[in-house]
Formats: sequence, structure tokens, C-alpha cells
Amino acid sequence: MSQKQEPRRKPGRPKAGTDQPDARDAILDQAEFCFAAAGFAGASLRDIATRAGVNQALLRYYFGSKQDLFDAVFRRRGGMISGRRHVLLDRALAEAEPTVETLVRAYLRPQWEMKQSGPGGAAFIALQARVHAEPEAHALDLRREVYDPSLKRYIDALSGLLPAIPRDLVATRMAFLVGAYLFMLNDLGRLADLSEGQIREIPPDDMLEQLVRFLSAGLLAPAI
Amino acid sequence: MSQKQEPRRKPGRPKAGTDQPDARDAILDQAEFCFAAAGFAGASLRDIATRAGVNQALLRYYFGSKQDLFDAVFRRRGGMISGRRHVLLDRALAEAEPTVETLVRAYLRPQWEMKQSGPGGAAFIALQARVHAEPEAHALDLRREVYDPSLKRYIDALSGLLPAIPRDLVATRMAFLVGAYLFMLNDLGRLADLSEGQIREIPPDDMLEQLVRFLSAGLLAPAI
DNA sequence: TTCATTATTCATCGAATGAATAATAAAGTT
DNA sequence: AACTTTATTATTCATTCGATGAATAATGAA
Repeated sequence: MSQKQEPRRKPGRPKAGTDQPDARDAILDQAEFCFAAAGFAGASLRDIATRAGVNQALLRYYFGSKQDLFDAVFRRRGGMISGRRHVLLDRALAEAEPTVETLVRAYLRPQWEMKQSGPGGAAFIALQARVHAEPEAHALDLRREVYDPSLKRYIDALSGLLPAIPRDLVATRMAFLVGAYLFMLNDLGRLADLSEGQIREIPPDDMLEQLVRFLSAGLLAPAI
Repeated sequence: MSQKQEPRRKPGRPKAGTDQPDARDAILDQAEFCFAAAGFAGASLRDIATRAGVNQALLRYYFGSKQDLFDAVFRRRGGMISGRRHVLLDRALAEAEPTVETLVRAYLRPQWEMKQSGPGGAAFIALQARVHAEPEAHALDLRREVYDPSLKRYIDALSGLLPAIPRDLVATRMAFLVGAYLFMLNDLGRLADLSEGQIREIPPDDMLEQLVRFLSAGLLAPAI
């Protein structure tokens, strides 16, 4: 590297009204990207700080430890998804005749929207899949805290529509559903080569509908 | 720490017929455990070596780099699963009337057996879930190498049973299936609290049958 | 004007990590 | 007996990591 000294930011609080809208958000965005790409252990705070254009010590100032930063990243968008699920469920239940397909679609759509919403959303979807594959207790707690409330509401609503199926079994089938959509969201682009080397021709938006159809059929299957 | 010097093994080849059946296998076993628990980046070669009761340099001697060790771990049991899938498919096709349920069960069972086979098998199942959640190209290549051949055979066989469904769609639905069982295998023990705090009463073996039923119904759903 | 608070950088520390090399001893080969 | 190969430990290296205490500057209230 050359001795070229890039004009370093001076320490101290920046003048009000200067460019950076919020260093905090920049940190969260870049942490999201890094954690998604490399996993918790694989991502480095230095790298995150550099990408966000701030000093590494600032991460600690705002978020505390690495784990705390990770949690903040996960809760940010996880909370959005969970909230939107609640809204869509309320809306679906207000309709005249909610169907299983309607509820499944309502449950999946927030994730789908998040993924399509831009690079940050897509990164979060990948991050989420990683968290679901981690066996550590802390990861499990995070998932529970963020996702279980809305999930339970959907299980209740579906149980109402499926009186012939014990609630336990509905809950189990919802777990199958979660696995299927997590995987699909991440592997969408890689499905291509399963069909004999030809590029798949199912367009992305149809893919969501195909998943809804598949999962609804599974939920409706007779018990025992 | 005290100066207590535990009687250190001297360097050099151990006398034939001494205890250790195979240091190589011990390394693979412990690597499997560590990678499953902490992920690729989170696991340390030192830790693996210590657990295996060998020197760290021996990992390098046998396997090369950390990545190479990881690949060896993955291929070992992944190959077993893939091989068993081929066997069970041949057996199912030799029957008079194979059904969708039969084929789905044949596809899932090797994973299930692996998970039940002991702590090493269970660790591999967790490891496998992690690999499927990693976006890096290398992880994708590994999965493809190990699992795609058997997967393609199952897609063909299922397509034969489902003439009304385009092959593309069968392949897509198989991807949904993979997601569901990966997640189920890992989350089995954690499903408990979804059903209102009561401990789930579906015994593990029934769980597999429930998954088969759920997925078969999805595969059989009419197209479009 | 003073002064506490907030936001930020600086500089560095100790621990841990993956890789690499050198030494050593048993087993195998000639 | 002399050598080569195989398996193993010991040690060192260079790097990276997360964490942290101290410094510094802008802001805003007293």
C-alpha cells in the first residue's frame, strides 16, 4: 500500500447537518450484509466498520458486543416481518371466507416481500436461514422471541379451518412449512440445474404461488 | 498452572498394535462435531485436534487445509446417505406398484436413519443443515456433488408417477421437500413449544410418517 | 460562559487462529 | 544394515480478532 494518507475524519462529534444521515443505520446495514455472507463467526467487526465507513470502536459504542450487534440486526427486520404477518392475518380473518390457501399466502408473503425489497432484504433472508440452522441456544431464543408469537396465531387460525386435524399436527405441519419456505427463498436461484440443465422457466412470482399450493395441499392432507 | 508435566507422547510413529485404532477417524469424528456445533468459521483446528487427542499438525498431514478437512467430513456421511438413497430407490422401483408415498419415504429414510444412528450421525445432520444455508459457492458445489445425482433420479421416478405435472414443477416441489425435511430433522426437539406449551405427544417415528404424508400430498397437488 | 453529554476516532492489548516447518521414531524396503 | 516412507509431536510465524481505555470535538442546556 502507498503512503497516501486519505484525509482522515477528525475525532469528535461531527458537525450537525453533515452528510451521513445515520452512522448507526450504516452499521446495521453492513453488519447485515457481512453476517449473511459469512455467518456470525465468519464476519469480522473490522470489516463491518470499514464498509460502514466508521471506526470499529463505534460498533461497541452503539451496540455493545458482537453478539449484541447480531441480535440488533436480526430483530430489526425480523420484527418487521412478524408485524406484517399480524396485519395480514387480521386482514384475512376479516374476509368473508378465509381459506387455508389464503392464510398460507398471508404467512409467506412478508418474507417474499422482504426478499424482493432490495439487497438489504435479500441479505436478511439469507441471514435468517443461517440462524434457523444454528443449534446454539441463543439462536433458538432469538427465533422464538421474534417469530413464535405470529406463528402461534397462524396455528390457531388454521386449526379453526381444519377441525378434523388435531392442533398438535397442525403445529407440526407448520414447522414443515417453515422449513420449505426458508429453503426455497434461499435456493430459488439455484433450482435451475435440477431440471436437466435447462434453465427453469417458472418465473419468480409464480414460484411463490407454487409453494402456497404445495403447502396448502400438505396442510389439508387427512390426519393419520 | 502447575509444572506437572503429563507424560507426553514422544514424536514419531507409534508402535504397531498400540491402542489408537485410527487417528484419522478420530479427527473426522471430532471435526464433524465441532463444525456442526460452531460452523466452519467458528470451529478451530486446535480444538478439533485436542478433542481427537492428536497434535494439530496431524490434521494438516492427513487432510490439508481446514476447508479440505471440512469437505472430507461432509463427503464421508453425505456419500453414505446418497448411496443408500440409490439402493432404496432401486428397491422401490422393483416393487409391483411404487407410489408417491413410497418414493418420498425412500428419499427421506436415509437421513432419518443417519440421525438416529448415534451422536455422530446427529451431528452430521446439523452440519448438513448449515451447509444448505450457506451462500458461498463452495458450499453449493459440495451439495451438488454429493446430493444432486440421487436427487435427479428421484425426480425422474416421481415424474413417471405424476404424468400430469411438468417435470420442472416436480423438480421445484422436490426442492420444497428438501427444505421441509432438513428443517424438521433439526427442529424436531424444538417443536415442543409451538403447541401451547404442552409437550408434543407425536413420537419421533410417527413424525417421519407425518412428514411423508404432508409432502406426498404436496407433490400430488394438481398443477396450476 | 461553563459544563456535562453525545458521537466519534485513536491506539493498542492479549488471545486465538491457520499455516508452516523441523524434529523424531517406528515400519517397510532393499 | 542402510535407506526410505509413514505417522506423529513440537515449535514457530504471521495474522487477525474482539475488546477496551483514552482522547477529542460538536452540541445544547444551565
